[in-house]
Amino acid sequence: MEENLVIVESPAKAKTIQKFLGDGFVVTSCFGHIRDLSKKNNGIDIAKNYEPIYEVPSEKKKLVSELKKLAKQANMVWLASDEDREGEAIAWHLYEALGLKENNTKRIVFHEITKDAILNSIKTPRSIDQNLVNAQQARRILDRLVGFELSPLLWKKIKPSLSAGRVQSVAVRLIVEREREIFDFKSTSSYRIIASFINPDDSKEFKAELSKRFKTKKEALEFLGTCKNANFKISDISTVPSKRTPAAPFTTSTLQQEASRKLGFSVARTMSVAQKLYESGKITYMRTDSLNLSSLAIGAAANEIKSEFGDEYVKTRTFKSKIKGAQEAHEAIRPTYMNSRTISGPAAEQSLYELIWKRTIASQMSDAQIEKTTATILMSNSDEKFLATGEVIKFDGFLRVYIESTDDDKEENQSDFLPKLSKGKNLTVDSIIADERFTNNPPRYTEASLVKKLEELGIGRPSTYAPTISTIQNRGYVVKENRDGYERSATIITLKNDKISEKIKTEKYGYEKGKMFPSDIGMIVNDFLVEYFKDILDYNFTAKVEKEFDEIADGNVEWKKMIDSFYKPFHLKIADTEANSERGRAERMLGLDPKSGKNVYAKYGKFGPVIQIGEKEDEQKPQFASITKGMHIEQITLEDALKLFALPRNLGQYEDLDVIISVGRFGPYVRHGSSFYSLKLKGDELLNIQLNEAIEIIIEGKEKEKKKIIKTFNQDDAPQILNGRFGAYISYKKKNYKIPKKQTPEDLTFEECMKIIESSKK
DNA sequence: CAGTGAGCGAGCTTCCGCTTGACTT
Repeated sequence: MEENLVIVESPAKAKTIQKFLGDGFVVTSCFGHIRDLSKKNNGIDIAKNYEPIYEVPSEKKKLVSELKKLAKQANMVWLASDEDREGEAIAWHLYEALGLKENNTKRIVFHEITKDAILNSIKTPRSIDQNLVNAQQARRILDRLVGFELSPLLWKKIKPSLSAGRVQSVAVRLIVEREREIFDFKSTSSYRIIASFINPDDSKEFKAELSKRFKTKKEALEFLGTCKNANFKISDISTVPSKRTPAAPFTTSTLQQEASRKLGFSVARTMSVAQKLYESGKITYMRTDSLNLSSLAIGAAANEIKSEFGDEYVKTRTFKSKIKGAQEAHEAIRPTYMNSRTISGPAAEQSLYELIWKRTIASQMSDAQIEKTTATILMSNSDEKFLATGEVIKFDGFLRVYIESTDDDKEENQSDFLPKLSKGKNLTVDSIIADERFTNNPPRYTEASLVKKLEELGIGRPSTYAPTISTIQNRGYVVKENRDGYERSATIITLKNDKISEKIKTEKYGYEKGKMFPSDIGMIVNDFLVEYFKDILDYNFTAKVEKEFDEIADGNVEWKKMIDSFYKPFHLKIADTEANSERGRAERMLGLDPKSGKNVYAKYGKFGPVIQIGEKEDEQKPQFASITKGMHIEQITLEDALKLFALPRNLGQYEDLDVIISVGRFGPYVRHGSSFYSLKLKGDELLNIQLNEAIEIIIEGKEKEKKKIIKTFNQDDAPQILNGRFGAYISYKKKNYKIPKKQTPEDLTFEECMKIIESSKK
């Protein structure tokens, strides 16, 4: 008979804690929630005052019965789930589902997995906090009601299988609204003036920027004319010390952002690599919103910094979360052992680990001391002034280890090196350049910057950021895409050797990599929801209900009352919208078809976005053409729409077969004889593709096909061994079969293949 | 699966937040 059973949420945690507690304790894990609302009747008996109907999901049944058995054998059960709303609910569900009794159950909590913290928690047990559990039940039920009443409404009003929810719908809204901002954005340009001066003391060149910009070329030209006859003089030099402080250690959200910026990881990739590091004991838990480090960890970091960089680089700090609704049940994400600067293992794990190590260590290092110098340069014949700025790092501090990146690709600033300047000196001009600078549209979200925004709004939790990003892409509301840039021409005017010259340069802009674009269906669903459910789509909806959940947790509000006051008006609105709203759709009249004189529409058809020429009622049926990827109902022009009817288009011949471009169910493709190759082209790229480009794709496609085949057999109807997305597999009569791990695909015989096929049919 | 757009209807879809494997073509 074991004396003590401790249940935590994660198996990796259980392993560590087992070591701390030793004999007399069995530490096991429940793998998160063990019960959830039933799917039947939304899992809530509304007539019985919102009584939740909980059940153990089938995949958790075995686990729960094992836990039951263990609990029976123990004298005391210690419920050690996380100390936050969800953790408290997990403890309560365990209590209920395992049939535990008050006299042999204790609830314990700790914020860090250290021996002291665990032993201390065992000394100070408490009972389950029912108010906190109720706050979780309110959260769960509100989400279920919102999700399971809004989604079916979308199935009726827009199309089946769509979804809506408190978190995902707001995420989509952010992306849709940003896209419209960008569509409406009008770039303006102005002229920036940069002078290169020669310092008389040492003949060194340095740059200074005029403190204002000119709106027009005419003004810029006039100013350069003035400069021709001007004398320039340093009127003032000021030097101010400043400092930079390190960023706080990683939370889930900031780890996702930095891994995206520095390593190019998607948020899902970051989480799965971090999971591996966690499971192998190299980092602490990776789903956290806490900035705290255990005192043990801070001490270890200080030691590491001392030995690596010296005493003057140590400055330990504690950080306080500014995020609304942060629950801080864990530590920040940090290396388990501060003195392991690198680890062995796959490259992705190594680089993510190193990022975590640097960030954690830097957070306990000294500020960087910087000296900023600004020189003001006046003109003899104008009131305008130039400013030259320079920065010198006096002490590098944490910069030695880690610099946080930012999302916005800011203009390269001019503040770098300045020679030793003296006040009152006259300067010689080498050249003065006026270059036309354009304002840029607001940036589209990346996966990681969307997570950042959601976190700022208090929407979603560390465990759901990555799944939410996946959901909105899986539903087709949003696509992650790259876009080639566009070209524009900018004017550059140069004054050199008393001569003013002008040239035009073309520059690229608007290049996008891995950005979130809304789809037409994303826009339609969003517009429908915003029109009829403004309060739920409001960016502050979550913050508002979180306040109410806090009231429940504090015991000031009864949870069923809170749910009732939300649900009554919400459900009325659902019923009213179902009865009285128009179908959600997007339809635009683009103009007239010059050939037939009929109306041209862009709309969302049964199979996706289409262009329609003519009316449904016409004697001659309307013509349809699918809108290609990268074009929107909202934005497509009449000209581009009409081009779509040029498909399928025969580009010519290659190896005596026609090369035909068209768009099918799976997007644009090029057909060569009876072979199809999909094209990754968007919008007008597809409409303007040339024969030679298409041939390249055909050749590439044929190469890939060749590589795909690992082995074939010389018989009719024989299975083939092919290379697929997940490795080798057997293809036989249009069905696929998995090859057991112990067998080498290249060596399989015909008989062995048939055996695998037979055995998998059972 | 690559030329789909008649209309009907059965049965299905869906949320957020905790956790890991099992599994995919």
